[in-house]
Amino acid sequence: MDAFYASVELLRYPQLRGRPLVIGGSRAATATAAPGASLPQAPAGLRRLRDYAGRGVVTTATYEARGFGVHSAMGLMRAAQLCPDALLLPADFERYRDYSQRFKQVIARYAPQIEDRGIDEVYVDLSAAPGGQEQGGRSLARTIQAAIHEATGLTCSIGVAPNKLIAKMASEFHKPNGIAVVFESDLAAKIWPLACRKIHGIGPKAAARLEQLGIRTVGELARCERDWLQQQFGSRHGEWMYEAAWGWDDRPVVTHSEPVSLSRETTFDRDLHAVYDRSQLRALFTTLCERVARDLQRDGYLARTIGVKLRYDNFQRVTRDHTIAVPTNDAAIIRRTAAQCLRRAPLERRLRLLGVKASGLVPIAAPRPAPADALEPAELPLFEPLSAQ
DNA sequence: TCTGGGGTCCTTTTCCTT
DNA sequence: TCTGAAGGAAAAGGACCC
Repeated sequence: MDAFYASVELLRYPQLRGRPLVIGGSRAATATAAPGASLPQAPAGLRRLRDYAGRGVVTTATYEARGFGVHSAMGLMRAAQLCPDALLLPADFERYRDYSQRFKQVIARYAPQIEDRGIDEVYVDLSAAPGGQEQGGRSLARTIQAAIHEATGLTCSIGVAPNKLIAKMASEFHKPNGIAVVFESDLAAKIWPLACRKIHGIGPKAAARLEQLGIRTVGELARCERDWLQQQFGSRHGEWMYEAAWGWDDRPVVTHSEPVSLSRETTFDRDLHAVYDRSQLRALFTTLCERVARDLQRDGYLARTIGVKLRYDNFQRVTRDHTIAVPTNDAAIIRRTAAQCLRRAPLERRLRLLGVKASGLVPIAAPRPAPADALEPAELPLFEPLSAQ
């Protein structure tokens, strides 16, 4: 199978190129125009990072801002220290979602087998796409890239390779707006010199552990004995690392998947205490439960398991789950069950985050149209109390 | 100076039943 | 009635990703 990985540069603002720009999380959305900012084409509501006070993290940053050490997931207050003159642009996820849809629709015109990987990324099975084999996939990649730009104005980086693992890595080679084709025979030259962290699935923890063991590059990882890696990282993880280093990956492009869980969580503006801020917490908790219920109803699922997540002021996290006999999407039942979970969690410390989660999702069967004679209006119980169901 | 929100998957621990 | 082993399900936590 030849795979193709496309990631669109959703969060780029050509009119701001050359300026340090930080795009912040939802909490940055109260921006006001910065005094002295000379940005005739800039979106309204821009201000300097130094004028920002509050919680939130950097969603993304331009290369100019990165030059100051600012990067994704960094706290905005920390970013403000490093680069106080950077402009802060509130994130607009509604708009990104709209562009995301358009980007995926364009690809679907050329390749029917698409795996959704979030708001700005997809995998495509090239073997199922007409013309996908020409020039090792480069020609189709070029066509799709141009079509995306025409339809959305966005640039897009594409990696083409024998499998998803390598395609993902290849897509990073010529960012932004690049195309990279990697063949199996390119492994040693193009993949092995990369840092292990570039493998999708090796995060900060695994990378640090590898570094401790003196393994920095994918090539060094490939030279390790499989058994030894399994001893160090466990049989499954070690095996996977070994295979990844050799560019082995037989995962198919998955075009459809059911959600496993659905959750809502919120970080408070200030840390709250279960006793002293009881009424505020209670209201937030109810809202979260109602939002989970609404999400379940909107997406057509019932949940078998309800859980809560707490993050304390010291950033420690705990979760508590409870599985119920009858799956539900009812806000009151979700709240009651989540409250039960909450009672089992330590509540002495102040809280910075509260979340409610529904898992063990069961799709609601599509209602079958009832036969005409079953719809005798006179026999339908009107105003049946909901609790009687 | 602290570190969002929404997910997935995996491992380990705990609990229940036989 | 108690004890221990075994196995499965549920719960809890960790790592990772976008």
